[in-house]
Amino acid sequence: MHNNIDNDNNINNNDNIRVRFAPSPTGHLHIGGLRTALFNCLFAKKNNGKLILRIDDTDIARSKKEYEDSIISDIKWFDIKYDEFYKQSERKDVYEKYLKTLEEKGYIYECFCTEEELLISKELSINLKKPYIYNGRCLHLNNSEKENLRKKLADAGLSPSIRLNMLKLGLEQVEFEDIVHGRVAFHVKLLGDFVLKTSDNRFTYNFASIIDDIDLGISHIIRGEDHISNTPRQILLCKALGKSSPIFAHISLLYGKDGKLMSKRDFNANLEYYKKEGYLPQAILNYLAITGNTFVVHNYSNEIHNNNNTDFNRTIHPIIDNNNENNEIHNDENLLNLLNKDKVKDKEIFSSINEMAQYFDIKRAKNSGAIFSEDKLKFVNEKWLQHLSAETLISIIKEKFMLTGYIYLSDIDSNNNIDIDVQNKNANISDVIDCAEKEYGKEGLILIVDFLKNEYKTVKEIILELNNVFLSKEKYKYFDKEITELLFKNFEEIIDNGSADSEFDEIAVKNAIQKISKENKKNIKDIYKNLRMVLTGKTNGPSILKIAVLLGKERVLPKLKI
RNA sequence: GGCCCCAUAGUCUAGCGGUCAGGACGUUGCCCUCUCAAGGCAGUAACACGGGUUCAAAUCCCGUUGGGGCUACCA
Repeated sequence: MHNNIDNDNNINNNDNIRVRFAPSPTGHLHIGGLRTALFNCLFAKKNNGKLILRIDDTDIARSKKEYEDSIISDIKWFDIKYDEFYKQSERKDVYEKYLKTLEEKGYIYECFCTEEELLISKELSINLKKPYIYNGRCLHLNNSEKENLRKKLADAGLSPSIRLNMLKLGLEQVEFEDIVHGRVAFHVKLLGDFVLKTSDNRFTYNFASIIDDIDLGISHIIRGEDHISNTPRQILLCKALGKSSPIFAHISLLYGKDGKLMSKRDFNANLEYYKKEGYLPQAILNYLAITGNTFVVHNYSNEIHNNNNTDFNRTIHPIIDNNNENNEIHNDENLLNLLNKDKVKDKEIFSSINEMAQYFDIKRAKNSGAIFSEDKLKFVNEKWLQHLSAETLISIIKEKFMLTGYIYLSDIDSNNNIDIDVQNKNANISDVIDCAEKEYGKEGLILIVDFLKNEYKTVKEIILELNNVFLSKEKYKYFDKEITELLFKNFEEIIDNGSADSEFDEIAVKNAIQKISKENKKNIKDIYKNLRMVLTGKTNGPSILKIAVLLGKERVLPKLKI
């Protein structure tokens, strides 16, 4: 990766950091768009800047309010906060103003070409295997020709479109320093005079976008790599207006398993899918942040991270200049820095979005595309479930998932491998949570969720288990009548004993099982297996001892009674 | 076709001229265990190819191949 530019000064010393996320409401927010929003958000947080949300809705035909609302609600679902909000459809005056400036400077001209004419010349270029570039015909029209053509267009209810006169800028090449790609250059003559304002009086993306960026004081444009080829046009516009252009960072794109770009119609790209599967918003963001990107934590930094896992110890050998004997280290601090700087850690799992922002470095974004991996997402989600407290998890479920109204239970049938009779097949998440809270109380629910979150990888799995095991009144089949009867009898005894030291806890249940095994010459594994079968209807799952205790004697006994 | 971007294991990546090519996901085996996970341990697998430059190249340069993006009066 060659980030051969030094933007450090720009990034760190400029306290006017302003970035923007500018989706067009022509579809729902997809996973790639979310990643762009995230990178902007992290960059803003890291540099104490502002994040602006701008709805790029200049294309009236394709833009829909429905999509705009959906994008905004998704951004909120992910807790990405923005400081300012704009819609391009409400900023026509601004574009008009800048267009006028351009006109005064003589950088624009009217184009009377019709769509058909343009199409013909384009087809011609393709047939000749030459690049299509607008021929600039209308630049050389005289006044009477213009008036004739103007009338013709007016008859069709159109006005001339406005193009930027590239040659007038007198440049051969446009080049820019991209934070992630380094120097990128384009030939101006290959760009062609592009349209700023259409014949039906709309402003084009390439114009409106950069005008807004200038007008809103955007310092850094962080967007997808697919915009690289728009960049020279936008820079040219900046030059024509005599403004300096923002700093660009074109981040790599996300691809599906097939190597194809994650597109809006792709179900893999659809955020609904991940919500429905029960991935936490923070985990999705965490995953998105580490793919096609690396977080480096210097060893001497404070480790906020939770102690146990993620011991990514990686030692880079210090590069010591042996040739230079005089390369003295003058004080202890320098020595410490030299030694420590070479010890870095790749950090993957974060405990908060703010922590992610703390270590975020746009310069480390990779310049090549990445294939989306649901396996890794699941892994990240699992880690998040593990380190989130049960209370927090429950509140996230209530806040984020209950509203979605997903019905998981009806999925069971199609998932086949579980064949149990669930009480309420149409229950949705809020039904399950409400029901569980009623049944076990707040504290009881916390205990159960605390248990489940360490056993399962997604919210969906947790909800399913909560419903199928902890809420089901179903009496599941036993496979051994005798064992079942013994279990009933012995469990009943624990309870009836009534003394303080024989509560229905893990030890008591375990002892009871051991006793049954000893006294009745039963295989201990069979007893466990039978208990599991009776209580959950399944042959595998988390510790049945814990499940039994969490269920409580009053729910276990009826299930054991034949 | 043209322009631009990119190339380390199945996937995400570290690497900035001298490394046993490091880590993570996945996968395989073992341990743990009431089963499934989790966890612990171990294994698996990569510098696209060809030329240079250099004492020395994954790393720098050129070419080839491959992948991707853009190529609109869409954004």
